[in-house]
Amino acid sequence: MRARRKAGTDRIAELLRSRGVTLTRQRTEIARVLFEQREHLSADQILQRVNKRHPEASKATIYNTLRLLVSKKLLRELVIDSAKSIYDPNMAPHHHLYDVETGQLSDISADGVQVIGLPPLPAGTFAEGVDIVVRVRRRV
Amino acid sequence: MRARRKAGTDRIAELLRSRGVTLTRQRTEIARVLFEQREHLSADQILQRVNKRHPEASKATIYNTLRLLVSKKLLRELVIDSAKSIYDPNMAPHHHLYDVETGQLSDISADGVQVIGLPPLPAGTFAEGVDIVVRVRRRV
DNA sequence: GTAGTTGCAAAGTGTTTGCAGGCAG
DNA sequence: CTGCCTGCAAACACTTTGCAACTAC
Repeated sequence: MRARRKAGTDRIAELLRSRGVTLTRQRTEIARVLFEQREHLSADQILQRVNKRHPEASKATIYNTLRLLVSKKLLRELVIDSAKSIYDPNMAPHHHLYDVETGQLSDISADGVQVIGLPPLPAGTFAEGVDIVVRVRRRV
Repeated sequence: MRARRKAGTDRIAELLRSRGVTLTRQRTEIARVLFEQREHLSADQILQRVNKRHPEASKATIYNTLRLLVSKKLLRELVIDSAKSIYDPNMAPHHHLYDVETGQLSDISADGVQVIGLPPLPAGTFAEGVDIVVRVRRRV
């Protein structure tokens, strides 16, 4: 078991260490859940997955760790549904496709995507980013 | 007082009635707060303003009414900050400029704004809308 | 050894709901 | 008169926090 997971764990451990994140068993598990499948997950889904076999981390630790990883620019927090935040392990510039019926969220690569016609920004400000969400619905 | 407000109130009353919203004092007040200044307001800000002079509406009524007006397409609910929803009385197609430091939100007209390079949508779906949020920060 | 991390439970937000009484049409 | 609306308080869902015990380094 230890050996089976070693390669992936090392990659993740190194990622965390490289951003100055103190390694703990809990943080490694949380990061593994996010970075191995690179899905969009809510805090609750992360909690479920981390504790799938054995209890590994508490709710408080999940939230603390997510906040930490966001501040270390290892995750993005997406605010799309008013009920809960979604955490996105994809830090490459990209946009989102949001199915308003199912809540399903998928990435749109930012390659080749361009927004034209935006007015100039207010003086003294700069754009930290441009988020595009395409809301889709099944055709009726 | 009644006369002073008549013109504006009538316009708002008519707007509500035209969408099949049963008129009540509370709903008229809430709509006035939103449609007279056309600001982006949170539920709590709306509650404060509606009850500025006298108690006019309860928290439950604020939320019930906002939900109703959104369903009648008189308002848009914006989910930008994870803490709370913002209600936008501007139903014309438009985008937003979000100051991540102050939370200040302003409109960007959709006139002339175009997104190019988006991949085709999944089969059987259609875009209900494209939301663009430009996150800005004061230059350091 | 010590600073930083974890878990628990409690507290804190924003939002929704059940129900009795009230009001619009 | 009747069905819809309102207010209250309780319930809810998500997130944060205080603090004692624990662990990484």
